[in-house]
Amino acid sequence: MRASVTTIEPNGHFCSDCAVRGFAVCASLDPEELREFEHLGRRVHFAAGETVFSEEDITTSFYNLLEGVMRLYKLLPDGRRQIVGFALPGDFLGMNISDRHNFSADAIGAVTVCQFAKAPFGRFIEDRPHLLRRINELAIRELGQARDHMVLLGRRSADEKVATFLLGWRERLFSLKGSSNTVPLPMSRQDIADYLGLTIETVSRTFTKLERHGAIEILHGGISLRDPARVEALAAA
Amino acid sequence: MRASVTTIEPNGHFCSDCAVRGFAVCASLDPEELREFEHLGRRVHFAAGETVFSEEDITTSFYNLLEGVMRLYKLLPDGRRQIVGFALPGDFLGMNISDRHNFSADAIGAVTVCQFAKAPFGRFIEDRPHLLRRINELAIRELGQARDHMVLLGRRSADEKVATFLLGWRERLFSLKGSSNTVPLPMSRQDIADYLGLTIETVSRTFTKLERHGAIEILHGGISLRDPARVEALAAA
DNA sequence: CGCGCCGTTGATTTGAATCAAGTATTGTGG
DNA sequence: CCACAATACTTGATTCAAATCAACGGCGCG
Repeated sequence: MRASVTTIEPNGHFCSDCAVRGFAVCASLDPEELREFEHLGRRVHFAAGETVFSEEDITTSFYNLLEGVMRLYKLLPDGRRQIVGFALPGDFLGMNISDRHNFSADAIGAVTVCQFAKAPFGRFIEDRPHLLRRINELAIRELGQARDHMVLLGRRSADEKVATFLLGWRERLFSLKGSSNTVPLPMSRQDIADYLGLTIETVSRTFTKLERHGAIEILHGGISLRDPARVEALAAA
Repeated sequence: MRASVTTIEPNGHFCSDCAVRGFAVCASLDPEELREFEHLGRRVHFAAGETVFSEEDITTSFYNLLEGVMRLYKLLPDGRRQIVGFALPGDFLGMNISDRHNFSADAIGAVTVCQFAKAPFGRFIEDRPHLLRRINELAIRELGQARDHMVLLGRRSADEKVATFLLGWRERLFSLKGSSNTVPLPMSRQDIADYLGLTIETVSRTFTKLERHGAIEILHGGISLRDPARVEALAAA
């Protein structure tokens, strides 16, 4: 779905109040820099299902996710899809070397991003090595996650994939919202399947199996971890 | 295999003569900086099969690969292995956020690296943003490759995996040694299997099948692309 | 020369995909 | 607010691609 009714707020917001101030790229900026930085970004809203940018697009902007969840994915010519990650608030999107995005990004549910035009953002970084270092840090962290995910895709069974996903997703939400055995899953079964390199049927069956074994409870829009130790045992393997 | 008979050369080498000078991290340094940089790195040799660093090791050094090929991999507790990449001359290894390497690295065949102690290297970067930018660039490039590989692992068939691997490997060698339809494969079938998320038998069968169809010829230590168009068609899917 | 590793090939099994319904949930227009 | 269409999810039957199990040939090395 292409962006249609996106809303661009007038600049009536302040970075200092921003929900992701503490852990996004901008965490590396001091209060003075932040005031300058404020003029670079614009808050933009996307509705559920809208595409924020596409794989083949020329990169004109970078994005700092403020609210909501996004799916990041690549498509093969015949339509097969691999989701390469889910983005959560604080994630920084759009860095690349080829001047083109190398994946597409859709809003899952309503999303708010802080959008930066590429050129001014580049200029702002130019003489602020600490911001560059922060960006580098985020890139290296992502690279580590990407490698972990390769292990999952290449060498784990369906059961292990699903168990690992549930625990990993809970862990990510934990650092945003605190610990809970109730794990919201805003993405569809198809999204989960395309993330784990499985089919929707296999994901569904695996969820059901986990529930039958008392490891989880399937809720609307999520799951509850009934027996975390059991799920961990499955994921470790 | 652990490093045993590694050789450390006395500092009788010059960065300006270095084979990877033009495209490694150090490409971003001017001649004066290079002279200072020279004192930071030491050339170290590893024999075939030796481990340069391991997943669980504390990071004490960064490595610039000068000669040879390395396999980078992660292991699951039960021994399943996923090769997350092959390193070629010019590749920069060891960057991480957790102070631990998040993968292991073995020499495939004889290898020469330029080894940098972490602390002095960090200090050297400190006031040289262009070097940091270069490192960032390499990290982002790798991230793109990692995402491509996720698509391969999660969504491609065995035939597509092998065909894509052969073309990709040829492409990488091309930028080092120029174009050729003869593609050396210094890694074992097991390595290829662990890179592609397949078994050794499936890799072997797929090679044989490609040969029977006249797409490739299997040589000792490599293959020859007889019908590149056909291999490309398989890889595209 | 013979042992061991690497790669190939064949037979069989199996985990996940595919094919095929059916049920629940959400959204829409009357 | 309800009827109905569309979408999301589940479940079952069957197929199939790749894994596993098994054996053998070739090459390299002590």
